[in-house]
Amino acid sequence: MQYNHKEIEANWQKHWAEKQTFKASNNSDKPKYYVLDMFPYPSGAGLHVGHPLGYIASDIYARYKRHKGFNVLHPQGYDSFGLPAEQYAIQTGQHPAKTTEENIKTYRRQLDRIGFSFDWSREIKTSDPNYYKWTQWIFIQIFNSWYNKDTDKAEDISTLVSLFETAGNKKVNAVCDDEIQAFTASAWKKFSKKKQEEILLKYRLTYLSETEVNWCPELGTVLANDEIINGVSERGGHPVIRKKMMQWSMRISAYAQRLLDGLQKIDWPQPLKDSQTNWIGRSQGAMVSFKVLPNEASEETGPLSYKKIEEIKELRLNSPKTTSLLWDKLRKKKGAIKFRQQYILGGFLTDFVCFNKKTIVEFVGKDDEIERANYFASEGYAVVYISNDEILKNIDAVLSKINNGIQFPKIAEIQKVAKKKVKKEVEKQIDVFTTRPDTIFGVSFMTLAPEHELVSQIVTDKQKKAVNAYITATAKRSERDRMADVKTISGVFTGAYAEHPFTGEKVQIWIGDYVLASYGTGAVMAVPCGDQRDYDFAKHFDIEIPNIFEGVDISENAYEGKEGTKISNSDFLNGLPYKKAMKTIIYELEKRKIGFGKINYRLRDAVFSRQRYWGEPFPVYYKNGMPQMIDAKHLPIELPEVEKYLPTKDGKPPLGNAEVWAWDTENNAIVSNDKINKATVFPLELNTMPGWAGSSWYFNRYMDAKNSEEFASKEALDYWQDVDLYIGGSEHATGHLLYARFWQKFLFDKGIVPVDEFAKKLINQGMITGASAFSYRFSWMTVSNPDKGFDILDPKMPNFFISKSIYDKIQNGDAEEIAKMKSIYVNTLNEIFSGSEVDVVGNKGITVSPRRLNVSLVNASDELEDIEAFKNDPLNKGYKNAIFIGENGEIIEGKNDKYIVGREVEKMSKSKYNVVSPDAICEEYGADSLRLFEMFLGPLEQSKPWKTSGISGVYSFLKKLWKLYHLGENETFFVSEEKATKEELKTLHKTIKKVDEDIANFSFNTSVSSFMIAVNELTALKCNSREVLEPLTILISPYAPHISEELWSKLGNKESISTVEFPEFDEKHLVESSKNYPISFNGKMRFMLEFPLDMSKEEIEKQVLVHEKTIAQLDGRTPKKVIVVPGKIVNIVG
RNA sequence: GCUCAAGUGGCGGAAUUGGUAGACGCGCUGGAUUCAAAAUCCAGUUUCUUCGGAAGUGUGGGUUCGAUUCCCACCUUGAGUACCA
Repeated sequence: MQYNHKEIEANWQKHWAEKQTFKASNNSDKPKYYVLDMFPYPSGAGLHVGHPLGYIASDIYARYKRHKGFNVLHPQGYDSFGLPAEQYAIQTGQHPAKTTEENIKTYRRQLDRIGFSFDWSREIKTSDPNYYKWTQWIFIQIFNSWYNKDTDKAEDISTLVSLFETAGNKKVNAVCDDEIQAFTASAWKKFSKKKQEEILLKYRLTYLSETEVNWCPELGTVLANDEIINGVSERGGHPVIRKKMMQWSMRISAYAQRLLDGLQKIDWPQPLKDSQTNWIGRSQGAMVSFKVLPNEASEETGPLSYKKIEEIKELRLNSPKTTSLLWDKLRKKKGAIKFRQQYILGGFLTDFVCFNKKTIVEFVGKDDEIERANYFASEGYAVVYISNDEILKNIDAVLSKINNGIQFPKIAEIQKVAKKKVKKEVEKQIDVFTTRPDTIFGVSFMTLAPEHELVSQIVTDKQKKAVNAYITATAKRSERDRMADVKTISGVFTGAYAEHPFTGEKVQIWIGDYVLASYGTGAVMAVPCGDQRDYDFAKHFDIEIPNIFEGVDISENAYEGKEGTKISNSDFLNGLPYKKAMKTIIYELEKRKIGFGKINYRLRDAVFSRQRYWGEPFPVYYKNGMPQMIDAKHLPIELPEVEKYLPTKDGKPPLGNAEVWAWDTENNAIVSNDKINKATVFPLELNTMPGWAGSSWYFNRYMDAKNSEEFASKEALDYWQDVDLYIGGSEHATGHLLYARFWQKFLFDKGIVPVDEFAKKLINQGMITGASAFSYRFSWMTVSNPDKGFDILDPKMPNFFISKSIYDKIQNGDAEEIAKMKSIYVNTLNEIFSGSEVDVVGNKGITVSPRRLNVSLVNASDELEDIEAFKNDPLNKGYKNAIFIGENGEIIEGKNDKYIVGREVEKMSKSKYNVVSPDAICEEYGADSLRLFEMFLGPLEQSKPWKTSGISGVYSFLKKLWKLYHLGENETFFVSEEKATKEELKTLHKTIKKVDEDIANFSFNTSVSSFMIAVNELTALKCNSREVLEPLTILISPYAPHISEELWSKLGNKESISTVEFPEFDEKHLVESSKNYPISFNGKMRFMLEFPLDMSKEEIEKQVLVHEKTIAQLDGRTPKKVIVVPGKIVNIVG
């Protein structure tokens, strides 16, 4: 029987499925091994040959580990929430669940054909409510936790509450919102429940906050930083703008240091670790405070920040009738009782204020009334409250009420104001973060971000106009614009000065947009001699550049080096090298209480809300505007049905379209929105979770995938622990792989999982690219006798395609070739139109345009063999009359010449007509060929182009392998029971050794070639012995499981090959008695000589030197030196 | 700009602690078989060559008896990141 891949593969795939051959047990005496692939998003396009590369590698590894006696967990599932299904739903109205289900079916069918040893009984889908129930559950756990810096882990929120109750928040060392005010235990107890909830929310590991987010208007959603590439969305390339929105965030920043430290103990690729390290962006340095020197600028006359200006403009336009009525009266007051309308005081927008009399007039009923009142009182203002009704009733009564308020300010408050004012002037300070506090004596100016809150308070009257103009201009520029021109230096002097904390010198304070508000404190101490940007800024604005480096020339550029020089002109730091200077300065800063050593991270908290339909709903409802968790026992909160998947008219997320989307706390059920007026019914969260939610913990779920009571049982988690080998793409470096590590650490802190890193080893498989094929259309603008009726659109009008080498010649300006093509062109046209009295003459230049064609039309030699197939391809509809000119410059008719296409390596994509589907390969060559070929292409981690033609090599290898076990014309199965020869065993054991080593190094490509070598050698030896062929079958089975199972059963074995023991390597078969030594001269090998392996160095040297070839090579010279490395090489230096 | 990875025949690639550069496969050339094609098998295939040999792993240096491998500088390509103080 001949090798029939179709029959064999179908049979064994069926057998494995029926017998559940690869089902893993959660308890076993064998050691465990967990091999995981990054689960796919089931897209509508199905798999192309690039997708299974990693799966094949992990499958080989999993099968190998089973042979080696491990209990292997090798699961697969789908990351099935995502944007494409939702966009398809928007276009067609098709429910994303349905599309997703169909796509999964296609994926499953394609995967099954490749013969993977997945344990499908553990299949998961992130969009399955039985799965996302636990994603929601984890969210609740995160919500109910805070990060305690003292214990350096996440703890239950109840431990925080008890700390508050005993000592307030002064001693709490938490990672939390920066702007939390201190309170005492008794204050805590007096706070309203709502106030307590508000405070706790600022400590929780997931929290709601008004965040500036990346908003993509085209997609109608927020995007994470890693979903944006070069300022546009990763998906679709739409513009992204910054926008403020109320969003859930994950406090990943709490884990910055542990995420960094954890990299040390996991075996992941260095480039991936590097990009996580960069993403976390740890920088070590110090915080330093600079006092702002008092100037004539006061808060009252200072400029407003640009944000406030915008707010005021809007308010003035929208001011209600009553406000304008009152303002008409108040504005007439002059002199000491002059009022201003809508002025900012300490972050509060007042309705009316009179500065001279320290009086504020406010409408009652503002949300933040108490805080406002407290602040105004503390600043010494009297507040007169008025209401709309009063004004409408009797505006004069209101005016007299105001007058009364003005006339009787409380004396105590005036005193308080005076005191406060003095203190405030002194207190103003600018905090900066710097990684080079050792260069502090080189500070010649400071720069604040234009958005910095101090700007408005310190700017001098003289500079106010310029500063305001700069702030407004910066605010207008988008992130993209700012990114685009990095080179332009811009900034404005504020007129204010700070005091150098050591020298006491005056330091200019500037603003400039090269300083980012979002990093550090939004302010820098500029050291132009040590930082290139500061240097450029100083040069541009002609600011002094003091040099504090010993013997370094800074006339052209800043010196950014650390080691190799000493600090000078720096008081107590003089003569110190970098490291010592750093230590000294931080010590001094801390001693003088003007700064302290600090570590800063670039890593920002991760926004967790998406304005999408197709994602996990939050288990959250809102009571009095505060988020409440739904009790875990009521999970899952399933996605509601909606009519439209678009955002609502008033801009709410798609879930805003759901009619049944409210939570009844009485019955603990989702109810219709119209019941919301009932006291126990509350609105549910409208956002959904981002794509990375479901993928941040799925590896744990596989351990106990069907558990309906728990996330996964403790026994299963303790047994499987973590992933031993994880294979997937490097594009997830700063997304999935960082978030998953974060969640794992959180789950570890809470005692839910036993380890804090989920994957011991990770490998990034490279991308398989496509080899696009090009034809080259040649044309020459032709005009001729239009009056004779020649028509360029004539259906007979042909299109010319020239072969690759002709194209290359023409591109290189080969005049002869161009002339030749022109004449063929004209002659052919004249011939075609000969009956119609057309006389074709070309004019103007020729054009040659490359045009992609379907790669399936091209054969192994890059030849377009079947021209009819080309013409029939729907892609080439317009080229029915195509004429092909071959390599020799002849018009192709039959076999006289051949048309060679051009090739270019590109990403595999439908639009490039270079996609190859695994189905077609399985059909023609079989899954075993596909598996071998994908591995044979090259190193797993490298990206490499796919060319289907190469597959014939592995296909004929499989046929040769098959023939080893069969005899004669009819290929009858026959294996001899005789002892194997020495050579046969040598080949076998050489291969065992190689394959063991290769798998250990994930060098699958070299294993495939060693199989080929083995089969070639055994064929040459006419080997037919069971003693060799049986182990050989096992050796190959991880790579080509179908053919191996078939041969294995033919060898008379009843059980599946997948569980039998891997052949043991035995050194004795490789022992040699002699070695063919390469004899080299000055390192260049010239000829070989054979000597016994036990021959001494001296004897070898003697024999080599007397050999005639050596004498000839030396040509009379005496060798200076002879190096003999026994068992390796002889080198003669002449 | 910075960080990282990689440069070897016509192509994919091999050479695991420095020791025979080009394994294995594709493609190509010639041959056998065939009426013919496919399939299969055999031989050859880095370049130059006066057929003795010689040169050769991005470029230029260095270390070494010996370098694709180690070190330095540069060039090219790819990936990530981007005013991070």
